[in-house]
Amino acid sequence: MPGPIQSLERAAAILRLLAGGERRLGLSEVSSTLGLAKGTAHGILRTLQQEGFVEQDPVSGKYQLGAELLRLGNSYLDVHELRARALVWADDLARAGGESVYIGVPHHQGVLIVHHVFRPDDSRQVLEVGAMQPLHSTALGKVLAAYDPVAHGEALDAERKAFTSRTVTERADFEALLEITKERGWASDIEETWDGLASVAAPIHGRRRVPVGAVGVTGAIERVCEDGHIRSRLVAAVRDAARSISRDLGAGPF
Amino acid sequence: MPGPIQSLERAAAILRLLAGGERRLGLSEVSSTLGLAKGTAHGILRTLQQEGFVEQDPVSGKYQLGAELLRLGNSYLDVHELRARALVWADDLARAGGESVYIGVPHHQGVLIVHHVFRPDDSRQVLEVGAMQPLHSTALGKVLAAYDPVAHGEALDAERKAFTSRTVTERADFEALLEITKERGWASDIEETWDGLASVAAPIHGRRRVPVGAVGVTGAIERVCEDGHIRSRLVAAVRDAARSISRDLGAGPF
DNA sequence: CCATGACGTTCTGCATTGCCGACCGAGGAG
DNA sequence: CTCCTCGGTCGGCAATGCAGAACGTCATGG
Repeated sequence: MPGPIQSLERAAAILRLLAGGERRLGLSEVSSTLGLAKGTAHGILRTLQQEGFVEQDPVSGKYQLGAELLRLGNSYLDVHELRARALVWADDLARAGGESVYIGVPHHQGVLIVHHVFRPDDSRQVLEVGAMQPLHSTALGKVLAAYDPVAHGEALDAERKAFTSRTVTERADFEALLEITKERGWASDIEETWDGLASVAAPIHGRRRVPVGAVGVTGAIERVCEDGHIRSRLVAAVRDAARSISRDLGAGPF
Repeated sequence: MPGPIQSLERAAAILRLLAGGERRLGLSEVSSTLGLAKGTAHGILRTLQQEGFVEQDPVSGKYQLGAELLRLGNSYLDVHELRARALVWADDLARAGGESVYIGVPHHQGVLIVHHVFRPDDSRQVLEVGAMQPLHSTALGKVLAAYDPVAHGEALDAERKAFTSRTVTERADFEALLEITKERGWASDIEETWDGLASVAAPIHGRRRVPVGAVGVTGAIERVCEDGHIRSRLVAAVRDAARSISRDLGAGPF
């Protein structure tokens, strides 16, 4: 494979840097962090700004991400086949289960949420489409780590941070967990990522049965669990939804 | 201003092209549309793919936008000050008015929706964050066109497409409309963009009173209107919310 | 069944392009 | 007032990425 384009790689690095830092970043911070000459970084930033990918605060001169990224990210969702097919099933699942529904795809050593249906009551909830979840502690992540070879390797190699006292961090324990997940066909997360929250997820398969994503339900542990286990009704609902979406995507029934 | 970086401009053009076309695009389509040599377009696409900005369908070889854009677009929202400050006010407005609330900023001859609160009932609604609305026919757009100098010029110069029979397309009529908007401090859209839907919007000002966005409410004409006019209760609620957000952003009270 | 075209991809030499480091003016802190 | 740091600019050099042709592959159709 011939060489990638240097300026593009650098531009992408700058965008990621801006996305990572919570606050706005100055030109010098950018150039020193990435080891670029100031002039070089400035040229890239100026072009990105012209294209709407970054914006500059007029008073401080500092840079942040631009609106065009939001527009393009939205367009990505429009083309996304998995999401399109899953819309109606996710809605039904939220209604039937009475809890929030998430659909995620593997991305960059994590799970990228591409769809989110609010719990069907009128409580305040923030939309999490575009957010990332860890592979090793969430139900969506574990399902993907169990079925997707790439995510599998990433989850094993990465550092498994303990978010709560129940997070599984040991490699052997985690591998066993993935084994179980694969055997029974679904994964759970009972207060392994957030205190008080539990979730269930099942894999979505595309054509030729490659895993393309996962669908899951998340809610307060009191509602989702019973005797320390996920309510079986919910597990069945999630697995049904996953199967339906997979069928829509053209996965064989075998 | 020294020259912008060619490869970045081209990459941005490719991304926009991919965002525009509904379906996936082949390499040849991309290169011929933009007048690039195939090899050149391929190099850019390969790099963009490596960085996660585009994805390639393994079977057809065609390209589409990538997941990284969704992640970055989401990060944009995190940093967005207007949106952060507006969250709670938008929620209150939706509750008080009983209708969907939208917050938009001027972008690329249109309004980019940066926040959207669903109507507080459990009907099916699709999230429209990241979507674009026209400047000349929507309440949000007219407010921005009236207050923001850049949007003003864009709205006057652009072609004003008639979406319904009530859309204002004549330049003189439109200018008069903006005049009224500026005088009374809010704009409406009664079936000028979508049949059966009406909306009201008011401007949000930042420091030094520059207009930075607009907040509006949209709903079925039967609920939002009365005797062919927007219900005054709703107008007051929207203007109150806009004032509150502006105050949060540091706009002077003068 | 082979010719044909279209496609995505690779290669290579050339010169355009964008990189670098030094240089400016402005603002802020001491 | 001076010094330091900031964002921004400039110009020369060569590395970089570009253009165009060539390749392998697939689907098509004669």
